[in-house]
Formats: sequence, C-alpha cells, structure tokens
Amino acid sequence: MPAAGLPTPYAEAVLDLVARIPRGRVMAYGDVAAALQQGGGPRQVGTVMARFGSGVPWHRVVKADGGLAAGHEAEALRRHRREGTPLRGSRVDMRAARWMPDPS
DNA sequence: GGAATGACGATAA
DNA sequence: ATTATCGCCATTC
Repeated sequence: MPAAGLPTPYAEAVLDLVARIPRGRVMAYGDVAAALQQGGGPRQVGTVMARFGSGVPWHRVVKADGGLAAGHEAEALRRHRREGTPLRGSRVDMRAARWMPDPS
C-alpha cells in the first residue's frame, strides 16, 4: 500500500472526528463538516475520505439520505451488517443510527 | 493565481 | 422510485 500524500490540517481534523464515531452509528458527510466548525462542506469531507480514509472506519460516514460511500457500497454494507448498524434495506436508517459528537 | 476537481446536498421534474 | 442541475469550497493541476 503506497503511502498517501501529505495530509492537510483539514484532512487530519476530518480523520480525527471520523475515528471516534461509535460502532453501529454513522455520520453524514455534511454532519462531519458541520461538527468540525471550520469551513469546508460535504464535498471536502468526501475528498478527504477518498484520499486518506483508509485508516479510519470510513464505512461509518454515509450520505445524508443514508446511502453508503460511493464506490464501496458492497464492502460498507457488509461491515454495517456485522456491527449491527440500523439498516433499511441497503440504506442506513438515519433516524436511528445518526450520531453527533458530545459537545464537551 | 485561475480553472478544474469531486466517498456531497438540496431541490425540481 | 430515478435523473438532472445547481451550489458549495478545500485541494489539486
């Protein structure tokens, strides 16, 4: 596995947050962006995951409608079934599985 | 330093 | 349910 290019500070912030999403829960790309409280948006988070996501539980980051990560649907679905994420067919049940970090 | 890129999101049809 | 379009904005070219 070739090492990824140098992670930007923004990328590190994204990865830190994604790493603490609990088992069986998820965050939407836009949720991650909002929780960071520093610029950026859903697309920026997606770009970071595409480049540096290999080291974090990337399958716990989903689309706002519960859709799984583009290009890794099969893999993500398998992992969610294994860790008990609330699903509705091949989509995550956002109402039940959505997680936001504690404000502490 | 301007243009292109893209694990997205909301809305419209 | 699905496709099409537009807005968003850090990063890359």
